[in-house]
Amino acid sequence: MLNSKEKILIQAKTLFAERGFTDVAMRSLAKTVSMSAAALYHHFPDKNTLYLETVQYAFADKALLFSEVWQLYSSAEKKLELFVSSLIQALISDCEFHRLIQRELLDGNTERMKMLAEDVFKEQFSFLLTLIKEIAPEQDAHLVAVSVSSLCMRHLEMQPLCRYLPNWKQEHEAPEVIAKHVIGLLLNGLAGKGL
Amino acid sequence: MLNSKEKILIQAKTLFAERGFTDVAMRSLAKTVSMSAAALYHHFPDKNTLYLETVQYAFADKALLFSEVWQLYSSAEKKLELFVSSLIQALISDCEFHRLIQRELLDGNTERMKMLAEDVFKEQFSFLLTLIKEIAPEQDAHLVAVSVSSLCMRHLEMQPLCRYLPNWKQEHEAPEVIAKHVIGLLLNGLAGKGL
DNA sequence: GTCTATATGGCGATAGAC
DNA sequence: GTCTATCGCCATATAGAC
Repeated sequence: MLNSKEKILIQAKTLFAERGFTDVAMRSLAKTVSMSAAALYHHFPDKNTLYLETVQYAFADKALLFSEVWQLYSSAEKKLELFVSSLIQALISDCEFHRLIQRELLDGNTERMKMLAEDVFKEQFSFLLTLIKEIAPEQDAHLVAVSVSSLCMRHLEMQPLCRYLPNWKQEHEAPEVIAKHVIGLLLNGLAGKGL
Repeated sequence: MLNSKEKILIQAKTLFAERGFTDVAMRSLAKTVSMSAAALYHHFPDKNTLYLETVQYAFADKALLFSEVWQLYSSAEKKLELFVSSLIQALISDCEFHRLIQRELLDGNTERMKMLAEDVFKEQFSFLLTLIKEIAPEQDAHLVAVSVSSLCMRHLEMQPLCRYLPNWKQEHEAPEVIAKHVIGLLLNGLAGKGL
């Protein structure tokens, strides 16, 4: 069974991801864990600290994601392909995590960017870099790595808008379709060497 | 000289872009235009309407951006290249506009997505589609168009984070460097056919 | 650890004078 | 069209009993 603090963090993750810091009232969070607002202050000194701990909690298990991708005995291209589809899948299956990242990027707080970079993304980003250097040694790997994540994340984030843009099809929202498109673009560009 | 309503919209754009809907108080907005909060209610019935009009005001002049790109007498590849660098430049020179888009995407309100798609993006998106169909007729143009904008926007949005990620260089924040990387990726992928 | 009650302050919005 | 004053509400946070 979960203790109170964990129960609070789980619900806080849901609420903060959905509505953002200011639009979550301590009262309403308290209600979702069947407590009074005052009780929350036994576990966290103030709302700001609660938010920070929630972000860290939400990101805690992400640092080791994709470890099986890096250990794969396969070509670099295959690994990149698996990374892309794994990332897309991870963002979909934990969309609260995805939304928290979006909010953090929008906020852009220097301290938290540093924390996020070093505690959450650094290691995986490094693996991605080595992969890219192997596939395309003449490219700037950092820029490419940013492009990879940008493509995966934004295709998902733009879905609510894309439905009202020309040439939209239902299938554009299928994870495999997005993954296939992204990997095709990365490996071949628009060159049309067949994807 | 500007009338009161325009003055309000200009400041509202700045504040809403920076802090978001909830974190802008009518009182503080009023202060930036040297009025009382009550006076704002002469021009707008409520805060929500003020926000909506602010978004529409901020997006009003964007529907015709890039018209010179589409009219360019040049190859489709050159046009795409110019579109990418123009988009990046536009996002940088009106970063309040950029932040408002980010906020709207995060919010994802259906009504406003529809409005944004039809009133702001639709036309330019269509031009981009025809361009892509010309360059790569065998690709799904919609997905490619989304990738183009995703790359331009997210490279800028991730800058505060990227500073703390491995292999970062100052030059990665230069608009021309980003534009060159994006266009190279689009036209050649990682194939390294020289960019 | 959790409760009820409350202090304190900021919020959106309105009333009514000028 | 703009002001001052204010209403009613909800926010974070605390006090003190159990």
